[in-house]
Amino acid sequence: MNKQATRNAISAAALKLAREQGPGGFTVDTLADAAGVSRRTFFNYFPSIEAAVARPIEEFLDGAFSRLDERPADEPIVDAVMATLGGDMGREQMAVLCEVYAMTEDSPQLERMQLQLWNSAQQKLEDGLTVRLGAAAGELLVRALAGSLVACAKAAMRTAADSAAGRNPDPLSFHNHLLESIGLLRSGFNINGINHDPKDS
Amino acid sequence: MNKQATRNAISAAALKLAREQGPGGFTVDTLADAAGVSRRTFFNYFPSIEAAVARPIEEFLDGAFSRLDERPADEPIVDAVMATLGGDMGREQMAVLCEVYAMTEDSPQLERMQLQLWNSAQQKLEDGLTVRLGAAAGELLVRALAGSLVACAKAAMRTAADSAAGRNPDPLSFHNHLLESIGLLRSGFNINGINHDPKDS
DNA sequence: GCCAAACTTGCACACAATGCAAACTTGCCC
DNA sequence: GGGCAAGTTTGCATTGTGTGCAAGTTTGGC
Repeated sequence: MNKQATRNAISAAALKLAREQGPGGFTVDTLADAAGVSRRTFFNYFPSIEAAVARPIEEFLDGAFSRLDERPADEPIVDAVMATLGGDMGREQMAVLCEVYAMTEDSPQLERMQLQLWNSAQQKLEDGLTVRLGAAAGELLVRALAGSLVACAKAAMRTAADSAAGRNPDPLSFHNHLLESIGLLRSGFNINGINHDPKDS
Repeated sequence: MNKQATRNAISAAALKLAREQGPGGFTVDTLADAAGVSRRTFFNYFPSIEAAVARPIEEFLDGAFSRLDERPADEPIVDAVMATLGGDMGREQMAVLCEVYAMTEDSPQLERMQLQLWNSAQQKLEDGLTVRLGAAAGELLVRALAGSLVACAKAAMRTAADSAAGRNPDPLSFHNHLLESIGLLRSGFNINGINHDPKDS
């Protein structure tokens, strides 16, 4: 069996079981069985059940953020992020992403796993930003900006997942939310405008 | 033994061992021994070694973000966050926070644990923001803003930890970095100013 | 058909985590 | 100061995780 095929078989089985029994509702043995491999082989591919379940997220983030290098160097960062993250994505993929994202509620393990994935995406973004911004930008700026951008993406994803709760994987929802949240970030969240003491005006 | 005292004994022992052998460099049995309790008792207090090691972070974040409720309702959010997060903190505590934060390098487990702690801090912040901003603010805004603020705090912490690497727990470093990164956030990171095509100017 | 490389498997082992019921400790009331 | 009740600790048993290792099995090229 091809290595890639095995990997797919495992993560597919993991997703299936997670749907049926909830993430964390089954053991590695069960999963290995369902995927048609031995327990040992499972561990050759994934270090934990959660890693297998979260693979769609990992692939999405990996794909998106490594496409960042291919963007023109003089493109404003925000546009580059929009282009890579918000790029073409099938209804299918979007649905899975939202689904897995939503499973976080039921499994702290899965939640941590996803947090880690987003975190390593942020690190990739920091690398990209460092290159783009050059010496002009301090470490602090790079980190805060990367973190904020990722936070916007997460917010967009979460909100998209919420609206898709009643089974409606709207593929554009994420894209629009992403656009909106990054717009907010761009304007400093109108921080100076909102929540001022009423007597100000 | 008082419950609180046991808790402290355990997390103190955990910190000590983590310093000596690295996080993840020892087993629960060792830790339980060092803390003077049984293995079973350890698990009555913490679900994992990492949770015990990361307790200082947890306490810091819990403390900071629950103080958020006590801030005047008409205070601008950013100021409130600065006041709660950047508030009084001893050299001692700062040093420990940086130390634990830095240990993430050596232990994915510990890294995930801390990510989760920051994440639940973000959720507290979201609740606070929802109250403060009222219906005027959509979910997306609240999430993106909370995420960005937390990202700034993390960036400040990380940068403070970096400068403290050569043993220099500078207590103000974090506060200043926090101030700076939130200033950046406020101005939308000058996104429209930096990294434009050179020919623009 | 054979060989080497790639891949899978079983086994053994150390450790994590939790339920349960039996101990032990503490403070307090009479 | 005996004894009760609540709070706390412990041992034991059990199930599951994750990894090294060495022996299998498959695959493709020659």
